[in-house]
This record gives sequence, structure tokens and C-alpha cells, in this order.
Amino acid sequence: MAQPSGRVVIHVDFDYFFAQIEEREQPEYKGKSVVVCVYSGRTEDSGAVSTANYVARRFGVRSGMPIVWAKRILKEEDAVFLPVNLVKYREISDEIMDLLRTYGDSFEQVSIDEAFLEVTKRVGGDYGAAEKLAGEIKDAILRRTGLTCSVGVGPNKLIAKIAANQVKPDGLTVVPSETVNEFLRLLPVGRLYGVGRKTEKIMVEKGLKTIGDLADHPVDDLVHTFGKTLGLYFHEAANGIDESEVQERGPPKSLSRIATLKKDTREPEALLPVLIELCEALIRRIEVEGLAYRTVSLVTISEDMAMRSKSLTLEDATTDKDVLLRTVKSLLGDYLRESTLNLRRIGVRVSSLSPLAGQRRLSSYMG
DNA sequence: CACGTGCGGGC
DNA sequence: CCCTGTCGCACGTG
Repeated sequence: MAQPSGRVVIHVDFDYFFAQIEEREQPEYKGKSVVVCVYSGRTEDSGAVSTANYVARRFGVRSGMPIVWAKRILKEEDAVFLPVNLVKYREISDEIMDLLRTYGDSFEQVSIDEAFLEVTKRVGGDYGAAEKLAGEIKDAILRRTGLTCSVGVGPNKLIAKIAANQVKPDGLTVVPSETVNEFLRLLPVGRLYGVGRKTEKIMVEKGLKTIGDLADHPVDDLVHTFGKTLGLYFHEAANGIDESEVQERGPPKSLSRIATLKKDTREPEALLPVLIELCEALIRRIEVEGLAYRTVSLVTISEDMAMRSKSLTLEDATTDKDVLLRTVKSLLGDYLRESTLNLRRIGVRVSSLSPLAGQRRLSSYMG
């Protein structure tokens, strides 16, 4: 009873994207563990793993893992550790996204390495034609960039995304509407978009281990446990229902920059230079986006890893750098009066963003 | 509405 | 074992 609408949606997920790019550029990395890292700069190897190739993953290296753990795991191996080069990855991502966009009735970039394509019209609702098209997309990306990706085809975004994750790297998984329920039923609830570690734990404690369990569970109880929005969403998702459209994303709703401090401190003299840099970076971004901000937030992560935020909404939207810095300083004062802990990381966020009038820029979001 | 927190996705 | 960076959404509270 999944989709009366007869849609066909494709999800494209670039395989171990950052590490694959590095591999492609250095053929001598082939067969070795390649680990792309975000170095925080507080000690030699402080920081976290961003992406690892499949060789490293076989040893247990994972995204988000501390770099020192990964080094320990791979110390007997001839492994390569590299810093992230986001400018390079973004350039390659943009190139692939521009290519992908031409294959859909509509297109939605989800992140630097993921996108949805609505192809219903393009394939006339036919899953055989969709599978062929998905293959052509994979070929085109490979020819153009030398990179592989994993692709999922399904009757909606939810199913297409789960399908793309089913076989990777270099996978192609097609789930026609008639097979949605059998496809979902045996999968663990954690495979559902929106179910992470915390939510999965709650579900498993309720005896909901598979998506089938969730689909059969009374929706009232899900609403009671997870709230109206999420409860209804989980119920529908578990039954393979998702009517959300594939559509170009608009301008960002918030922008933030966060940094790790060289050492834990609560001294304004030590924090200020960092805040200035973060504000400057944000203002540059606001300018290229053609946006103005009205809400300013200071984000703090203290030595105990607790995250907090302080924010203030201005009377009028602005692009002014000094206003931003003054506001951030004032919020820092508020925070320091309330807490005695040293800070480990600090960040600045702007939100309530509005487009500046008379901007050509708007056109770049209209698809 | 403004403010603050929690969570997820997944590099 | 130690801990990156960025964004969106939901929701509780005042």
C-alpha cells in the first residue's frame, strides 16, 4: 500500500568521497589505508577522522573516530593520513552535481556528496528504464571524474536513500514500489532516516528492532513517545510512505563557524582573536551569499564537552562585521558570568538570514 | 516571537 | 583509548 503516486526517485551517494578523491590523485595509495582527517591543532594528532577508504574501514576505522585511535589501529599498516582539503572536494562535488542535475526532472543536492533526482517523467514511471538511467549516471560520473558512487532507485526519497546505502561502494539498488514493504521489513530500525543512536536505543527497548516491527506498532504509542511530528513520520516511513518532493534547496537558514582552542581557557584575551577570525570568516560567507543576519549566537563547548549557546536577535537585519563582533563579545560576557568552566571549543552562528534586496544571486537557487 | 537544547546525518 | 565541523528541525519555555 506504499505509493499510489507512481513516482521514481534516484539517490546518488558518492563513495567515501574525500578519501576516494585523494586515492584517485595518488595511484600509489591504491591498496593502502587512506584516512582523511580534521586536525584540530591542539596537539600533533588531535582531531577526528573525516572519511576513510574501505581498506581502512576493514580494520575498523570510522568517521568521527579520534585520529589517534585510527593511528593505533593502523600502526602495523602502511597507512596514509591526510588533512581535509575542502576547497578541492567542493570543486569536484560542484562538477558532479552540475552533471547530475541534467539527468532529473528536478534535482536536490543534500550535502557535498549526496543528491536526489526525481526521474518519474524522464523514465515514464518505468523501473527498468530507471535502472538503465541510474547505470548511465554512474558511468557518466566515472568517465568525467574517475570516481564511483552508489545509487538507489525507489518510489520516493526515503526508499531511494535506504536503497543507495544497501550496496556500496559502487552499488546500484532498485526497489520498485511493489517490493518496498518486503525490502523494509527486515532492516534494523537504525537504517531509517532520522533514527540515530539515541532513538534506536529507545525503539529497541520498546521491542522495535526491525522496520517491520515499527510498521506494525500502534501509531498512537509512537506519537506518545516521540511527539506528534516524529511519531507520525516514523509510522509512515516504516510503511514506506514519503511524499516529500525533490526540490532545489534555497539559501542557507543559518551559517556557523566553530574552532577548537589550542588549550582550554576562559580568558577573554585568549578567546578574542579566535572570535575575530570566526566573525570575519562568517562575514565573508554572508557577503558571497548576498545575505543579512538578524540573530547572533555564541556557541561554547566547555572542557567537560557540554555544548551551550547564547543568542541575541537584533532589531534589524545587517551585514555589519563590527555589530557581529560586538554582539559576540557581549554574549561571551554573559556566558562567562554563568559558568566557571574553561572552554575547549568556541563558535559563532548567524541566523534569521534574509536575502539582500536586488540580488542576482537569487537565481542560483531557482534551479 | 525569542531563546536554549537535543538530535541526526555522515563526512 | 579521545573528541571535527556544519546545518536543519523539533520542541519546551517564557
